[in-house]
Amino acid sequence: MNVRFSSPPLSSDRGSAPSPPPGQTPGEVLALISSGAAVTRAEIARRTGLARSTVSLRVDALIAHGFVDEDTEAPSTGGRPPRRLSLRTHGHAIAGVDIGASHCRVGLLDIGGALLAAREDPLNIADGPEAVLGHVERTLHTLLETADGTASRTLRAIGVGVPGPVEFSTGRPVDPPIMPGWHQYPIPEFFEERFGVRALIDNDVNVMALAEQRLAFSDTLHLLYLKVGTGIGCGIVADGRIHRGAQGSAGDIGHIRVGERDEPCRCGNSGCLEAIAGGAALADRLRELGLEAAGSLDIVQLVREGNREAVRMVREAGRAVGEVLSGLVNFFNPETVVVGGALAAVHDQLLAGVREAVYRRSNPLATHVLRIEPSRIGENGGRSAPASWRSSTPCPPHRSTAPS
Amino acid sequence: MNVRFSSPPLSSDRGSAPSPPPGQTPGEVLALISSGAAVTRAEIARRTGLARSTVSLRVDALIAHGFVDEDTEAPSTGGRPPRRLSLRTHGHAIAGVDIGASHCRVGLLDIGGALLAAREDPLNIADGPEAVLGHVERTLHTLLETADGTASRTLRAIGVGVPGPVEFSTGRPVDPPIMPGWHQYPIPEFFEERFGVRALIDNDVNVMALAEQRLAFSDTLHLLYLKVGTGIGCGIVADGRIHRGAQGSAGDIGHIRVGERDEPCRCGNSGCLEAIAGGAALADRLRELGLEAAGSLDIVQLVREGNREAVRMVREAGRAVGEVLSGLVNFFNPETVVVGGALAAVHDQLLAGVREAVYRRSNPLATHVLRIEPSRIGENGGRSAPASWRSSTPCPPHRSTAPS
DNA sequence: TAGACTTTGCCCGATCGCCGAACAAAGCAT
DNA sequence: ATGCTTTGTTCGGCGATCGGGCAAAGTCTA
Repeated sequence: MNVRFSSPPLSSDRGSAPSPPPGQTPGEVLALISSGAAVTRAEIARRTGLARSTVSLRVDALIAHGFVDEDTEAPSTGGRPPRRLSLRTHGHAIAGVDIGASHCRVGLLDIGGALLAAREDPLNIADGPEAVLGHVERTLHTLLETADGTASRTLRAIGVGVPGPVEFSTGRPVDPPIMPGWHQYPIPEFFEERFGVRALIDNDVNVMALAEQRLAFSDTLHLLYLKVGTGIGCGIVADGRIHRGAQGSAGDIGHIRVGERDEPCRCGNSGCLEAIAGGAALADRLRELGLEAAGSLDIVQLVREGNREAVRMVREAGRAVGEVLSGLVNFFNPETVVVGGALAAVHDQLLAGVREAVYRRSNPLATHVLRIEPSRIGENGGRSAPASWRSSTPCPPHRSTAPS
Repeated sequence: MNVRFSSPPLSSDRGSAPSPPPGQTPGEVLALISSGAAVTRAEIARRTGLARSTVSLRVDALIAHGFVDEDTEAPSTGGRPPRRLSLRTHGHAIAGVDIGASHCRVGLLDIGGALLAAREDPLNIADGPEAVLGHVERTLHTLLETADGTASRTLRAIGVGVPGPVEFSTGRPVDPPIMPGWHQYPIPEFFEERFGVRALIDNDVNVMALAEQRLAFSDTLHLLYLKVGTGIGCGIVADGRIHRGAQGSAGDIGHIRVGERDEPCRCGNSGCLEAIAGGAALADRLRELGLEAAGSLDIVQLVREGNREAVRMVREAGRAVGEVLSGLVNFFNPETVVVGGALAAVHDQLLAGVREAVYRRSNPLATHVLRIEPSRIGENGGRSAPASWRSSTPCPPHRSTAPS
């Protein structure tokens, strides 16, 4: 074979991902402004690699559409002083809905993610979609009509988190174990028909994971959100995006086998993480000891009171969670693990056990820079979802020509 | 608050990922032609959603650059007969290098992925990068000079798989446990200086995983490649792309704890999967029973001979692997699990154990459509890497104006 | 205090990739 | 033979971007 070496197509951009190389996606500019990462046109140009002229064009469009305001001038850095840009928080509103097994939180946010108004009600998800969503609809209308704010606001989008697997592309729950009657219910259409805006539905842990990653741990590309409450679940952010897996059931770690104990589980197997460390299981065992504990919140209460049995139990639950997590850390190699859910309210005790198990068993290379931290966003995570979705699902700005 | 509902920005493209919506990336056209998914211009236009004129432009550029040939006419489907396009397999060559702990395979492929020439040599990776890569360089030169083929071929790229973690963006190994002396060694530069073409380096399981996903399981977006040999590792394909994790150590599942046995492991812990089900551990235990077994290949031999102890042991190893895998299936929810590595040569026995454990313990929703299958590509996977990298890292075609 | 320099932002022409319509080519149907 | 269908090409236009030039508005220096 007569071989020639090709002319050098060598270049050093061994890019990590097939993401658009310099120009990035539309919405990128808005994300930079809203996150405060770049607040002047020149700064945006430097960060994105776009030409200054292009940035001006895009920013003008954002201003024309009312998404961005041009503020006063910023201090000069040696030349002409830049004009500062900021997200126009008034004028628009976004609804965030967090539906849990037994509660329902509805929030109204501005497009910066700040909570304008919120309401929480007890609610049984087993009452079915019509009842639950009807309640959400009424609550949302109430919030829209009664919330403070002199400026008129336009509802732009609705984000909903539900406690079960969701086929994200259609927004329909698929065989959700604790949501009887919701299988394949068209939640997006429900809201889109009634409010005329896009509605996005997702699993609650996915929502929380994304919210933590976008709003609190934005330096992190690979993150796990562990929810330790009545049950145990996990949201996965891989390369900055939610990993849902083939059937959308990824992150269902509650029934991974752990340790030697053969605790029977409602799933039919035994030794499941949830049966050993879930809030329901812990409450069961505390009751066997003669203590009053109906659910996760009672456990938190007992731990806060310093009850030794409860503390020991939570700590041991942490170790069980940590043992499973140590495997997942080896497998997935995240940068950050965020622990949330009802039991994270006592994260001193819970995380001690988790860290102990993870650092004992995981690959040192993987744990070297690993952070295991309590949720920074807390209960508002579910409602904050839209603010994080915003940056992943770009708004439709600057497409049409002239707005007004 | 005076609320107006915004005008309907409703549209039904609730896209799953922020991938370029219809037009796809450059290189897409080439991928369609080379995979045989679309072999005429009109077909490409229909598949990609591009305008027919655009397709023509791109195809012309590919032809001009010599990547594609225009064949004879295809039978008419009722109108003007289409002209069939095919990948120009001659003229170009790609090198695939699979470096293992104790062997080294070098292959020469055409850009369609067909093996033109190959050579395998025993080799100790602990001899260090200069010795090993020097050998690869000589082998590759030999192959380039002596291989058959009347047409002259231009070497376009080199792909290398190594048995340890690699920081993919720089192509440097990072703290590889079984590759002493390789830490931070600049492998890409070694090849790029000597052959003048781009060289990509990756972990061997990543390479195998991507090769299986692209070449054998192209209907699958989420895939795990389990390598069961002397050690145990895992390559992760999430959403069609390799997941490397924060430090590039994702997939290191050999030291996940499994079962009740406290087998000590070389990592310092005990009960690790590798210490229970790895080829080295199995060989140790077979020797304790008085059998001759130095490594994985001997185990395969014994199983093939029908040795009951070896069969029992491999099957049990499969169960241990399956127990870990069941957790990973719950967590990651893959569509396909491919089992490769030396022990996969007896996959009848190994997979029986794996499937048994997975189907017993994993979430039925996740296992419902899960496939657990032996490697389809086998030992050539490492060398086939370049063919799969090709479609993920687009070639630089049709940029300049006129080639020749 | 007056220029020189720096930085920012805008304007304008050029380019690039793509689309859509019109058109030519080449077979099939009646 | 005539029309229909399918394929592929040509051509004009559009939208996004780039890059240069230039005005604006500061700071720095003599």
